[in-house]
Amino acid sequence: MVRAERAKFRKNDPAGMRKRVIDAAACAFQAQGYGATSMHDVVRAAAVTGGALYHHFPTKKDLALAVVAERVSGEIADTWIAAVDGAPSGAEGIVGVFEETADALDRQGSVSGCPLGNLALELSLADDGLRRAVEDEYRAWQDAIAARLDRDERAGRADFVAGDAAGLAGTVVAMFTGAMSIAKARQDATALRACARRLRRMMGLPAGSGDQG
Amino acid sequence: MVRAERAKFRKNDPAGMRKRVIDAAACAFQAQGYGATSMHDVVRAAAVTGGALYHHFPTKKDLALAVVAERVSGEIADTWIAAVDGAPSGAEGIVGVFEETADALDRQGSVSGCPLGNLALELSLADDGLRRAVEDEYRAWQDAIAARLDRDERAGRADFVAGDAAGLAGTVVAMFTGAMSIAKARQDATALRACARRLRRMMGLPAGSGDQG
Amino acid sequence: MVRAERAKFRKNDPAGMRKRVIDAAACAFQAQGYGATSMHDVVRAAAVTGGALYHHFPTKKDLALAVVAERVSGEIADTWIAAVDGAPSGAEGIVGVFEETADALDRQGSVSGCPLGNLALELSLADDGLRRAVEDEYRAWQDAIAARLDRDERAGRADFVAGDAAGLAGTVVAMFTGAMSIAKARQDATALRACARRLRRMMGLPAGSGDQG
Amino acid sequence: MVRAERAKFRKNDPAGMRKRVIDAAACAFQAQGYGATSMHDVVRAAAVTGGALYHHFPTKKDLALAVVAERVSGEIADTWIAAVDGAPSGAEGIVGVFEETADALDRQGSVSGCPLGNLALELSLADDGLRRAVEDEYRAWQDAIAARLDRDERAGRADFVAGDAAGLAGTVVAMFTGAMSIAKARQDATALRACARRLRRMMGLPAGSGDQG
DNA sequence: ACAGGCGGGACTTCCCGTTTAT
DNA sequence: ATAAACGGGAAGTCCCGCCTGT
Repeated sequence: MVRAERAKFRKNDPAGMRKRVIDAAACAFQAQGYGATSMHDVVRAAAVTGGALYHHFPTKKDLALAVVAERVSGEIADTWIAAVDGAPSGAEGIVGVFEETADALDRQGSVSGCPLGNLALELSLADDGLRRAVEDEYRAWQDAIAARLDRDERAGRADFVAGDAAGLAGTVVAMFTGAMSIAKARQDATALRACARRLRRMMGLPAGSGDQG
Repeated sequence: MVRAERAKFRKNDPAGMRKRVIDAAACAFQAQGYGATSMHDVVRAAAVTGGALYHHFPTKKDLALAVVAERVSGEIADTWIAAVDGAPSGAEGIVGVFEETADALDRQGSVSGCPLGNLALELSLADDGLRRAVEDEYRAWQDAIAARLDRDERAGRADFVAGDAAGLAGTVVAMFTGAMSIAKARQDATALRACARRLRRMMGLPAGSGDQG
Repeated sequence: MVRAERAKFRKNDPAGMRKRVIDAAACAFQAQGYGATSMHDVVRAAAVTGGALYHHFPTKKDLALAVVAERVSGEIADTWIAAVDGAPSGAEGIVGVFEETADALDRQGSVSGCPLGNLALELSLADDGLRRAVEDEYRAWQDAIAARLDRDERAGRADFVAGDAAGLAGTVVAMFTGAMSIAKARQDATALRACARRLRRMMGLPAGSGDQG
Repeated sequence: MVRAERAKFRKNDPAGMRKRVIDAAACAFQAQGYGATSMHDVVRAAAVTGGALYHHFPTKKDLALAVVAERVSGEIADTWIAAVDGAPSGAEGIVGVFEETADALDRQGSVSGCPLGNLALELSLADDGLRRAVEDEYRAWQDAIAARLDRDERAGRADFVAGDAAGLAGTVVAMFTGAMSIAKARQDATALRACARRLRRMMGLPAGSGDQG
């Protein structure tokens, strides 16, 4: 039997295994979509066995929930919330993310879209629990932006908010989500740059380096 | 033989059959997504046989291409291009679509998203030919809006365009796509209304009826 | 409609069409096997339409019968019966076919087998009518060889026949069929050459040019 | 759910399951041919489920490879190699197999052909890996016969070999393969008996009991 | 904790035969 | 006679969830 030999290399490392699986799944969902990713794909990519995967995530839905809550959430925090909070102003932070994302897309050649946006459409249909998980991420994202804009406005540095920080934050999130979707379909970053240009104008920032006039 | 009896009532109506199939497929793609819709689902919904479906659309990809080119294209033309061209100004047309869409969503209770946006993310991954078809629709959509905005600007009635009709049109398309995605995830139309409010302000229109202050 | 234009190029040439179809079918059966060849393959290879094919050969079986009776039959006549009858002696004719076939296989690189043998195994299972058609070809093939051997023996030039011309002819046919099958599996002609060597010895012919000792 | 109830009686017996599948597949391939046997046929005949079959043999080709390597190989070993090695002389062993096979065919009425020969023609076309597997079986078969003939010749009891044990063995294999093919097409064993008669004469054995003069 | 055999089903593809329509 | 639409079905593949065994 080969089993006995293989069993020797078994490690009891639940946390590491869980992370490996979630990383592999997040990557596959991003690259191929949720529906097009099979559990077997995850098994291969994470180098785990079917039994082990089943132990941690009994169903595909459980895996998706973990990916949304543990990975996508973190990516939004790193990319958006940190950037917006760390920038001199909310406006500069917002425009900065658009422009840096556009630069990154140009550098890496291919566009695979916004992690949350990619899953949003597919998961919203699949199951109400998944839909709710996606909804929570959108809310947290929007709330973080709105909070910063509100602070800026109260400090007298963001008249353009006009008392509607939540609405402006929602608009920014919608623009980013949509622009990433278009960027993925067109495989270029022009939609993101167009949004950045209009946001600069809308929020009273000077024109960016790459923009004309 | 059962065949002979049923076959008696057969009529050759390729155009009608093609339309039935495309309608059923467009509806199913919208409701469940492309990947989650099986060919058998289409067979049932369109009340055709597998053989007939295969005759007209040998692969699922062929069917998706037809849906994008013949149905989604038309929906965008009806919803957006007609509205924007028919409105007193491009700005009013744009905001009008956002608001009317939001009203429609509130009325019907459930949100199934933007037909093009729903397919965009899934089809972009599936195949390059499909991605290109989606890209073409986005381009046509954006071009129609940009053309109207450009006309308005030349006529001196749209200073806010600031010489960047294409960029503004792209931003509008991104906002709509993203807002519909969020609306689907949250199952409400607040994202659309927020976008409408910000667009009114951005394009110098008076505040809408449903808005505060 | 495109139909009207295409209809112009229609030719009424039943005989030519029938031949084109049989040629294409024989070729496809030889290359891929009977079961693995679809009617659509024949349609494409013969450049006819489905309707036209159905008109001449209502079922696949009808097509197979025509291929066996009109094409395979002719190939055996050309290759074997003509060679055996035209040679100075039956023995030389028989060995000649083995050696020439082996040379031909070496020249063309790939071995696609004996036309009749290829079909024999598949068609014998498919249908009794087809089996009978194959049987008739085998009988005609064997009878032609037996007749020649019998003539040689009566003329005192073929003692090795020993009054069993039919049995020897059957053995020769079996050897050729089997050697071609092995040649196809091994993609080389050594089995044919081995048979030729043993037949030379068995029928009292001098060793061939390519043989040692 | 019905699943839970049925699953209770499950036993993990991979080896037994594998054997059941291979047996059923070998039988079906023999009776109907490789191409005409569907995976569903195997599922039914082996009384396994589609999932279990897929687990052990992901593709039909994998199943065919296993059948050739594990079953056909064994049948040849039992029928030929054991008989030839166990007989007083190689010549008697060879003729014995032909005659016993002919008797067996007469007894059972229908002829389904040589297991290897049946698969050889079909599998050689389907895939190069399969062709190679068939080739290996032919080689092993021929080598076993050649080894015995060579031993006999060295012992001075087989002058007819004339230093060409491999060639004679190849001829015997070709004769058997071809004779079985013809037997299948004609549904009688005369071709096998004819070969046996000629082999007796060729290898210096006395005429068999059923032969005239 | 982990390994993987297994159950049952449904996926897309595509075949072959036939009828309708020209 | 020819072309195309259509009917019904089954092909091979492979998925997801479970459950036994280490």
